[in-house]
Amino acid sequence: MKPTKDHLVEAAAELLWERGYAATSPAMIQKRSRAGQGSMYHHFSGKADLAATAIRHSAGQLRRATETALGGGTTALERLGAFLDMERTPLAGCRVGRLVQDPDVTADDQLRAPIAEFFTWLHQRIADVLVQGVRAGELRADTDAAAMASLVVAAVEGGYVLARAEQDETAFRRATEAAKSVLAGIEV
Amino acid sequence: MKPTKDHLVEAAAELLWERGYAATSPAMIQKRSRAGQGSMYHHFSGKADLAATAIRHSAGQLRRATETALGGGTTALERLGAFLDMERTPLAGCRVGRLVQDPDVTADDQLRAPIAEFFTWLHQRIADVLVQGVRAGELRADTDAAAMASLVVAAVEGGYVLARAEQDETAFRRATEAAKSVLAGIEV
DNA sequence: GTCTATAGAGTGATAGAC
DNA sequence: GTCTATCACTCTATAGAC
Repeated sequence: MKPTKDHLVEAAAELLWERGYAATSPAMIQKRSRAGQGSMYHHFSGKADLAATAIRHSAGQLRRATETALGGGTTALERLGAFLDMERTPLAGCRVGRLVQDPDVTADDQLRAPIAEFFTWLHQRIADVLVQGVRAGELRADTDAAAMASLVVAAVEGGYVLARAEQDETAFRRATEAAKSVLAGIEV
Repeated sequence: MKPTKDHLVEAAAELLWERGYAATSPAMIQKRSRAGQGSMYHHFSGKADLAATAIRHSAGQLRRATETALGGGTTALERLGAFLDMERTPLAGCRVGRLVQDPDVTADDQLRAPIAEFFTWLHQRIADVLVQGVRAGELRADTDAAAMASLVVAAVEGGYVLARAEQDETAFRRATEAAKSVLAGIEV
């Protein structure tokens, strides 16, 4: 049996993913986690504190899943393909990326820092794989790793936006498939 | 002197851009537009009605600006470059794309439809420019216009997400510059 | 560690005067 | 067409009993 604190964090993470920060109330989190008001304010100083913990929780989950995808395969292209093909739910949006639109999140360093860290890490990690691919002679020597890494991450995050706008997963897949084609084009 | 109704729509559009739908209250819109509660409920049936009008207003503005960018230039590459280099405020996010994360927006067809229409139009319009480029012999004949259009739009929308996450415009520019490089790579 | 009661502010909307 | 008053409800948080 998990501690109430964990239930609160998981319920908060789910609701932040679904509704964002401003539109998620402590009462909703309590209801979903079956925790009372007293429990929540015992474990956390308030909404922002619980949300900060939930964001770090979500970012950590996504980072570990990403690391697994990028850590498999033998070639750089296989690893990046695995990242682009990670199991995702495009219509739900990105559990981390979706939070950056919320002005209450970007205004609070406690909430924004773990998100910024995640994307800085992700960009660097993908650029690293590209550099390794160049060194291994798999990718063209004139590959701009930083630029290509930006495009790959933007394809995923932008793909989420398009999928939600059209309410169609296909829009997400088109963007990630296009990114894969472009990557295939820099193969030696 | 503009009618109060227009002030309400413009204030609502600004606030939707800054805060999203759920986190924007009628009171905020009234305050910014200097319109009273009575005025708002005289011109609109409620928050959703005003927001729907404001979303159509923003989508129309962005569509016209995009049409101008895509309509200039002589080659397909110049037009797409102009689109990627349109005057934007990356840290503010996309006035249309940012709304799709809001579950209250995606749940209400009145609110989601103009957003979906905008992105469907944008994707088609960019794919058209690519097809024209192929026909004119400027771009490679094996260009997948639909895939490339998805990547271009995703680069912009994803670029916004990255810029807001890192609170740095550079993240946006890296994504759009990368998209331009990829486009340059399909030139004949 | 969890409960209920309560607080002051804000929510979205309606009523009726002017 | 705009104003103020009011409504029932929800928001985030605190207090104090158990």
